[in-house]
Amino acid sequence: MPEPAGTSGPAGSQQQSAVPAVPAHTIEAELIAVLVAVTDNEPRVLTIRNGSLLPSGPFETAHRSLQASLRAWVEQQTGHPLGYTEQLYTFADRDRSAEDAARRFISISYLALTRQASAEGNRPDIAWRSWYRYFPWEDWRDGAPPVIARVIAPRLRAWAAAGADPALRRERQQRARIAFGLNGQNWNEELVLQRYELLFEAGLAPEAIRRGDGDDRVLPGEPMLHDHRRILATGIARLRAKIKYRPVVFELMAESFTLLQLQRAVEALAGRLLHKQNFRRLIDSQALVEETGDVTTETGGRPAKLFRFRPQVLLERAVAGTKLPVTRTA
Amino acid sequence: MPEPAGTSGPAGSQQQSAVPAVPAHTIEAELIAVLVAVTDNEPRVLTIRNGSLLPSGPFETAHRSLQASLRAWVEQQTGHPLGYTEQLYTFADRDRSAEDAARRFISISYLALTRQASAEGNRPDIAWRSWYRYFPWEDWRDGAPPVIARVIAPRLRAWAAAGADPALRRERQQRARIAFGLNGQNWNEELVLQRYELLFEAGLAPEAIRRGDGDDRVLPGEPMLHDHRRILATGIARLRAKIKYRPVVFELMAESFTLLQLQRAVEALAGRLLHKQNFRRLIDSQALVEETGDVTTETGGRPAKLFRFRPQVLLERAVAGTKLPVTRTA
DNA sequence: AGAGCTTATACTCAGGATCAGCATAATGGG
DNA sequence: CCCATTATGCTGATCCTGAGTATAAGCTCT
Repeated sequence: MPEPAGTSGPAGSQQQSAVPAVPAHTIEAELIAVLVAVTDNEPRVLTIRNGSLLPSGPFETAHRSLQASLRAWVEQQTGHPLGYTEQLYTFADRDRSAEDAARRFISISYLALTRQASAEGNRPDIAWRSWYRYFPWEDWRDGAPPVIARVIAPRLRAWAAAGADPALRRERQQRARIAFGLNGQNWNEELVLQRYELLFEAGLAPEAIRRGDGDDRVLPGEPMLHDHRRILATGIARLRAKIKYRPVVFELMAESFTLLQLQRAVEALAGRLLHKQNFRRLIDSQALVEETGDVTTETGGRPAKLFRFRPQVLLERAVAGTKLPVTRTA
Repeated sequence: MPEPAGTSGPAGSQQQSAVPAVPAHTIEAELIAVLVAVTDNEPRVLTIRNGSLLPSGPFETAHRSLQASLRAWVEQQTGHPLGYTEQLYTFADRDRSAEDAARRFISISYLALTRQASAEGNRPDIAWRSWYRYFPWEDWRDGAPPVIARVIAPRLRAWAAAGADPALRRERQQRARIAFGLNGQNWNEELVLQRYELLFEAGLAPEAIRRGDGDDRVLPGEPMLHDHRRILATGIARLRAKIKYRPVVFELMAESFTLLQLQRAVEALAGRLLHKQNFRRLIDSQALVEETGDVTTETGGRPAKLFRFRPQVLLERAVAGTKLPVTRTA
């Protein structure tokens, strides 16, 4: 391992200027967007290249910030105004396939939410796809996906049993049990990334199979190029966690909506069904929405009241779940 | 603002190869570490250059990943083994001071936890400092810090009143009220970054005052160079949020500890006092620790049992706070 | 028009978690 | 041996959550 040049560097020169004279290596930076919308009760993600890649673009030094660069680029590429955006993760070990070792990429990934999900006509290779196409085992809205019991569970068990020593075998079993809710363990919808990485590690993801491995016992679920499916998993996990403590669902809703539509959107994201009455109680106990006064009859049965998001809540409180037993009296 | 060159790039060339021919600009990347330890019931952060900078180093392309690069660099610099690490944020709008506009930095910041906090002798400019030196208003362990009522609140009120229009004035008031718990609003210890950015925006942070502004009505609380104080605030906020749902405190504890020592560590991080009995109930209801069998008399009164962390919990469950009203029956 | 479907919305009740204080145990020091 | 100090156990009130029942109000079909 080469000595990192200059880190213990010339203290004298560093003392001079305010900016440390970091002899940084030059690299290339790209931005990758996980752009999410919900249409027809399906969580969708914007893809390019026939669904095999997430949209990505160069980091423009002309822009003031990364966010600005991302925003400009996505809007210009897709015609979509970007709503809420949030940084996901910065990867540098991007291209594990060893080719291109000399060129060094840094990939800065973002999660972005938007209201519209109509495919733009000018780029035929741009498409909104349900994210469950890539992760079919993540959709529990119709009960446990059969692929888990039929394919995933037995293969993970085999993988665990193939561990070199008892400790490793037990550890693999545990991880599989927790990630996929095996053996009566509860399903935890937030563990999207852990599940994907477990499948990857167990060699069940096509991305993990190198040329020459030759067995095609891969799972249902479309792969993506590079590590874009991993980035997508990161975005889904983040969003599933976030909807629980920040009112971000509304970024995905139309201006006005019924409570059931709101519930269906959350269910689409979380991949599981919610208890209707308790969901409503939760929503109005937090005073997140207000009635518009209108009703819609398009929902089928009794007309449903229409609601809109109260943007004031963003100012009224900073919803953060305190779980520490703080002393109130002191 | 100049048109971002290349964003509308040659769609044709992109169509050809699997890897988008990203016309990426070459930039320099550095890693910045918020390295945290708790000693003497004080949360401490590793600083260099007389406390004015967080440790930072170049991203080494020789390393496999960012984490590996960070780890190698910090350990080599400080002699500390890095415990738990987690990526914080990637900044590109780092040097707002407009100098050096041609050189472009990307700063990837990390939060890292470690057990030891003894200053290493070989680098005299390296020091562990209580983070409350930089954010005195964040320490509520002895009640509300006087600086809030005496200095911060009136100045923020003045800043709010100076807004151009009524809407802006009300918005500023709201933000100040929430961030600092004014007007009977509860204190929320997680809003570290919002508070710092509010003070920054209101011109109360020395970092925000440009040469020539000339007024020195700055707050107590040491500044740092560049935006390192902002990065530190990000790290503190992340850690304060994390201790509530992941057992990361133990990364900061000695091998064995008493329950009160554990509580004091959490209190140091959270900046507020906890209810002793409820804290204990919380800890053992989660089965996070187990008795070592020993006791210590060094704590003063009745000897306290010593505990150790049960690392199995990391495997047993993936503690994630479900807050959605899911249907259990379906 | 009314039966029967669908969806919307109100109310209730039990169990569990949390808040907060009180009581008791076991040390060391004057 | 009393007292200060810390550790630890216990209890009652309150709030939150899970889950079910009941009722309202539209539609379509006969």
